[in-house]
Parts: sequence; structure tokens; C-alpha cells
Amino acid sequence: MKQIQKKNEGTRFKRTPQRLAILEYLEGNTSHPSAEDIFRVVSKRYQSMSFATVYNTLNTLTRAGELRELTIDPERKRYDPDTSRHHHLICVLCGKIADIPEKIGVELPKDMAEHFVLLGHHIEFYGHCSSCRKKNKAK
Amino acid sequence: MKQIQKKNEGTRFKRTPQRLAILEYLEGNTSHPSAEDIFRVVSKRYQSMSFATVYNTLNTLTRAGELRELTIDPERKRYDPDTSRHHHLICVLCGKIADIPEKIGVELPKDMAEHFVLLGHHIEFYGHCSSCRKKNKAK
DNA sequence: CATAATGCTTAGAATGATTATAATTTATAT
DNA sequence: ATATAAATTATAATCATTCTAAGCATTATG
Repeated sequence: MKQIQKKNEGTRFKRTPQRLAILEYLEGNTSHPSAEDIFRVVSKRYQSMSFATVYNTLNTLTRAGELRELTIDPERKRYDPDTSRHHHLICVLCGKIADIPEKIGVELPKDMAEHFVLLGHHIEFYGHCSSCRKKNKAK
Repeated sequence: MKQIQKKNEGTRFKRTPQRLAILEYLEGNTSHPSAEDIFRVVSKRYQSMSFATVYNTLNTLTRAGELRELTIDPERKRYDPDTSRHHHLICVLCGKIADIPEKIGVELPKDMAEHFVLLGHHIEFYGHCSSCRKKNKAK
């Protein structure tokens, strides 16, 4: 994300305070926030901030390849400032999403691999996170 | 899907013509249709069919474990009558979604596996399908 | 086979996420 | 300083999905 700020210097990407506030919030953020999550936090500082600005900025960053849109939550888009290849682990109890490094070798079955040009893949792991696991034991 | 029909005999699942038409359409269907896709086809036969009935039925089937809701398309839910564990291959050019059998061994990194109770996983493969590949070559 | 009870269907309204619009404001390069 | 292009804003619009309330149809039962 720091790169975003650098990368966009000297381009026609205007460094408005609203955008900088959104970038600052996203920088290193591993919570996979929705647009609303972002709006809620950032609009506290910039009271004039509009929801539209959040969406505009997220779309601009996504188009620029600086942000990854996640299609994991069926109710809303989530955003991930980590655009490197990695996977996700979803707690089906609390909904938290964690990152998993891409060390996992995965292959398409041969018959399909012959016909399909593979560009990438994404794994969603489902289960119970450690904190929910503990809560359940406590019962 | 045939099982749905059997399975629900004798239960309080009412076998209305609308539901049977939806079940028939879904039976063996590998197109991963959206609610609208289903409505478009099925409402041709049952002209009185309401969109709400499609949603109601899809939700009922999903809750009964007879249908799988896919969170792959960021714009809308897709439905898969194959509820067995398997993965998907998405053509980023035409949007078609194909099934991949679950023969693929995948493991969580050890440090994460220790803390997380893993229930399942789902892989999305992205690339170009054979038909789009041919079209592109033709240019 | 008649009927009650429950569950289903329906149209339309409501909701919630996201995008579009159009006027105003601001960052940036000159 | 200022022009220009681009961003912000409030609001309206759109699209998928859910809710509601009234009437209707399946199913179990007598």
C-alpha cells in the first residue's frame, strides 16, 4: 500500500485528504473490510466524507491493481490491500477472514489442464478459528 | 437432485408444480445458474411463476442441503445442484463456470492448522476456457 | 372423498449494496 | 495566480434479494 502512495505521485491521481485517509486505513490492514467498514472508520475523521467517495476510491484502486476485491462474503464485497497471491481462511462461526500464504501447490486435473489456460487460483478454507474454538469449549 | 424429489416425499415439503419445474431445471444442470437464469427458463412454462417463488425455493433447497449457493460471481449468487465437494474453474473471458472434481490434496500451513478446525475448502481456478482460447487464436 | 391445517405462491413493497448524476470544489501543473 | 482536469458530494437510480400479507393448493386426516 505504501507503494500506492509512491506509485501515484506524479500521475494524475489526485492525492486528496479523503483518499489519503482511506489509504492510511487500508495500509497493512488484514481485516478484509467492506466499503461500509471503511466508511464507518474513515468518516469519523473526515466528517464530510461521502459514501460515494469510498466506493469511487475503492474502484479506482482496484482498477489500478492496488487493491483486491474479494468475493467471499455473499452479502457484500470485501477489500484486501494485499494484492499478492494468497488464500483465505474463513471462520464460519464469527465470519473473520484470515490470510494464508500461497505456498500450497495445487494442480488442475490433466484432462482439464490441457484445454484451459490457467492464470491463477484462490482457495477458501472454511472452519472454526481458534478464538471461536475456545469459546465453544468453554460452554 | 433426483434424490431431492425422493427425499422429500413423505415430509412436509409440498410438491407444487412450480417447485417441481425448478427441480427439473436444476437436475443435472452444470451451468451454475443465477436466480434470474432459473426464473427466465422456468417461468416460460409456468407463466404465473413469481420471482419470489424462485428465491423461496432456492433458499429452502439450500437450507435442506440439497443445493449449494456459490459465492463466485460478485454480482449475484449462483446455484449448484451438485452438493458434493468439488471445485470450480472460471473463465475470466466469458464467465462460464465449470466443475472440477475434488481430487486435489490441499493442506493448511502447519502453524495455522494447529489453531483452526478445518471443515472444508473450495478452490477457484481462473483462466481462459478452451472455447475462448480458440476464439482468441482466430483473431 | 371432503376438509382442515399448514405451507406455498403471488404481487408488490421494502431493503441493502452499489453505481450513476450533476453541481460544486480542489489538487496540480503551468 | 489560475486554468484545467479530476474528485467530492448529496441525492437519485439501479439491481439483487428479502419481506409482507392475502389468497390458494397440497397433504394428512376423518
